[in-house]
Formats: sequence, structure tokens, C-alpha cells
Amino acid sequence: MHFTELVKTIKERREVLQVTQERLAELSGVGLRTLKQFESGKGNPTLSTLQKLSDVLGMEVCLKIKNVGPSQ
Amino acid sequence: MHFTELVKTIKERREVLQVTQERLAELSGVGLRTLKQFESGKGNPTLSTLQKLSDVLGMEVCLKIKNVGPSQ
DNA sequence: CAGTAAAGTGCATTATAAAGCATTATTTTA
DNA sequence: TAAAATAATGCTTTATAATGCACTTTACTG
Repeated sequence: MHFTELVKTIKERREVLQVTQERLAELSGVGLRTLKQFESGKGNPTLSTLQKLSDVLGMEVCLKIKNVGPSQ
Repeated sequence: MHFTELVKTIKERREVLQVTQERLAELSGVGLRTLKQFESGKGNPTLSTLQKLSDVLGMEVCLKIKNVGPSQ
């Protein structure tokens, strides 16, 4: 997933769960400014920030082997 | 995946591919010091750093819904 | 064991993520 | 449409990630 997709995933998940940025910031311990910056596609969050947000949203950061198959 | 697992995954993948830290640093554009720090379980890499390393190793950073099933 | 390669660590500097605050813009809803 | 809620942005400060360099430690390999 590229940066943009990660942002989109977090943002959509937050919206599905009907959580505001403010609430997510509170629950995750991530600064509101940091969350806003991230969701608006700017910046370069630390792994820790990404994990805190993911956690609250019931998600997790993972690494998977890229699919480099020819017929994709 | 927790931080430790992410580290382990990157490190093991690098070793499987028989790439040295030095070579991975070169290929990914990540500083050798940064890579060393990460692999020895210290620090808190930025998403960008994690992605650069993953890319070269044929992996990608992703977000997935956590499995919170009762019988796990 | 000696020599070499690879990995880990201390220190210092630079770049930038994290954060808060105030303000503005946008969206929602009454 | 007015009011309220939510989201975005500029500015600034503080914390820390990224980096290089020199050195130590740990693995290999002859």
C-alpha cells in the first residue's frame, strides 16, 4: 500500500466507525494536529503514530510479500 | 504486527535474500545507521523509511483489520 | 588463531515529526 | 440559511528520526 492508500484506509475506517478526528486523537494518544496532517495526506508519520491510530481503529500495521505476478 | 515482529520480518527477509545491511541501505536509500538502529530493535522509523526498506525486499506495508475473535 | 566481513554502538549534527494554539474553511443539521 | 460541529491550515516550539563518522563487537573463513 502506498502512502495515499494507507491514509485513505485509516480515514475511511474512522468514518465507518463514526469517530471524529478529535475523538480518535484522544483515544489513540496521537496529537490532533498530527492526525489532521496525516489524514490530509501530508507528512510522514512515524511507525508508532501509525500503530496508535490503527490500534484504536481495530487495525494493525503489517508487512506482506508483494505480489509481483506477471498477469496482474 | 508489533514493532518487534516488523523488525524481525524485515531482518529475516533481508537474510533470506542474502543482502547485507550495507547493501540494503544502498539499494533503499536509507542511511546505514538508520537501518542498523531499526534492525537492532531501537528507534521508531518513519513510514517512509519502512516503505523504502520493504520495497527493496519485495514487501509492502499494509493495514489490516485485526482479528479479535473470542477463540484465539 | 588471524584476518575479514558484517553487525552493533556512542556521539554530534541536521532535518523533520509531533504537538499546541489560533484561525479559517467546510460540512452537517436544526 | 444560521448555528454548530468537524476538518483544514499557518505559525511556532520541542522532541526525536535520520544521518555520518569512528570505534567496538560479533560472525565467518582461511
